[in-house]
Amino acid sequence: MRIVINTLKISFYILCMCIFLSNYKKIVMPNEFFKIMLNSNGRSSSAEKKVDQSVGYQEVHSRDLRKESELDNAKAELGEVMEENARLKMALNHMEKDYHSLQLRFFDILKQQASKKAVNVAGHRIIEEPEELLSLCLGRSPREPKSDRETTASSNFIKVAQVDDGEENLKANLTLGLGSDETSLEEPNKNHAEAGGGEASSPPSSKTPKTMRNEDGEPPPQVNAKRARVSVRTRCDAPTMNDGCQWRKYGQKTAKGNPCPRAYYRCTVAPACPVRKQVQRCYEDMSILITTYEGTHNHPLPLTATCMASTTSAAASMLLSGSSTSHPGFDSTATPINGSEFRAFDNSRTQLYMPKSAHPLLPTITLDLTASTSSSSTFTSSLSSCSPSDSNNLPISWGNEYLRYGLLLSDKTQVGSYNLGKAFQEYFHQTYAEKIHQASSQVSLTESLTNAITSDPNFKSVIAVALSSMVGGGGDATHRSQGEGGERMGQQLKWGEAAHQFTSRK
DNA sequence: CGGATTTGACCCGCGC
DNA sequence: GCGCGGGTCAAATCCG
Repeated sequence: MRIVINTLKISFYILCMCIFLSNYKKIVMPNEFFKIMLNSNGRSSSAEKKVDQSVGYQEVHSRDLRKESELDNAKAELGEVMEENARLKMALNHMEKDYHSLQLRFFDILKQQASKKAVNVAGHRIIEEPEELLSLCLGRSPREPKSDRETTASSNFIKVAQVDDGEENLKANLTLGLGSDETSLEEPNKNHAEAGGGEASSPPSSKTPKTMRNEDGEPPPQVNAKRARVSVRTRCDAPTMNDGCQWRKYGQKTAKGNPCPRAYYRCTVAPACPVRKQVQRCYEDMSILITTYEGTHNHPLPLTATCMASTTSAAASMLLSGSSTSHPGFDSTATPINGSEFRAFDNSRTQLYMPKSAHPLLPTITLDLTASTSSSSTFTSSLSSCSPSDSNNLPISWGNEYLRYGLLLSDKTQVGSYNLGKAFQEYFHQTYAEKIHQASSQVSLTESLTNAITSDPNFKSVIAVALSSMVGGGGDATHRSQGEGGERMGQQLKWGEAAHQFTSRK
């Protein structure tokens, strides 16, 4: 397990470096070449013409020869650059393949572990847990056979759902989105809207909309089923965060405890898209915007939206796969994570919290993009100030080499047996924490190297931007085929921009 | 004029 | 059972 994770991480960084280098060359070298060409072909300028007329034939001839040799040199240089580009591309492709295979193996192992633990826990939990799982396939939604669903679903509700979703949904088997890809890891009861063919992965909220209720007015089964919500905290002056999607506001409420109104948005990219988001400003720090996403997009997303979707997808997956390893009897709602293990490798830069959930039913994970300074003090204050109700939170520190964002985990148990906090702690202890601990005891070359690289905040931000683009766009074959060259190119340009920013800051 | 936003009313789950 | 609060609806309004 550790080896796989280590290899994954190293591959990640190498991949980043390769992409960075290749894009940098692509962008910089043509410009240099262009300058050289301008210099060598500048004979047409009037000033130079005058000079040419005033010198003898020999001089002109020798100058032409010089320029030709310069041109040859430039051409040769260009050829070299192109060769190197090709080599880097090949290396990149190779890395990408390796990365994907490792990623697959990694998730296989995660799945296996989850299933092992599920076997060991109480029977009722075995039934419950799968519903909460999300896959990490970043938007791909392999659907369960329809028949499986129909056996568990209320027939009335299925009818309604099929009417609501329409044929569009029947066709779409792949989605890009927030990654609440429940079906890939079995969610038999949960979303009956999906039963119609795999779309609209979830009713947008725990409360079933009127249209989703059966004729008796009874909520469909599993209406209270827990789904992950991903909350993103960003510093943003605009009323909403530009996440690349199109949203339509459908409501606004002033929530208790926060005078700032909470706005409700629906995704309008596709008519039947179930994704909703809530946007609210932080009470204490108005510059912080809290955006909470819920649901899975049932349509291809633009590249920019894919970035956010991928990020939130990963977060949600982390949250929900962690839940599968939870232990009964641990109430995470009011109990801070026992941080002793984490403190063993505490570098006091990033902290994990277990706030009470903003939502009574849905586990929520919060990506805190405001903690850019990685300062534990600012992170703590921003959290406590923004969550007045979270008086029970205690910080847990962990190494931030492995985590770009501060992670806030919020979970509310339904019946008391659900224990996400412990699970989350275990999950990260198994994956990241142990590695950090290892690194401190057996400082390997690769660890030192990656730590050295990632300790640069500029580099990290560049990598974060680029990775989110890459993973978001590259993880989905459908999207790739739809996006085609244009988006691919855009991605590369983004890479180039990010890389350029990085180098220019240096 | 059509789409987006606003806003008061309504629904529903939860706690007491 | 009742009140509270979060979430949603839908008519009114705004805006390009």
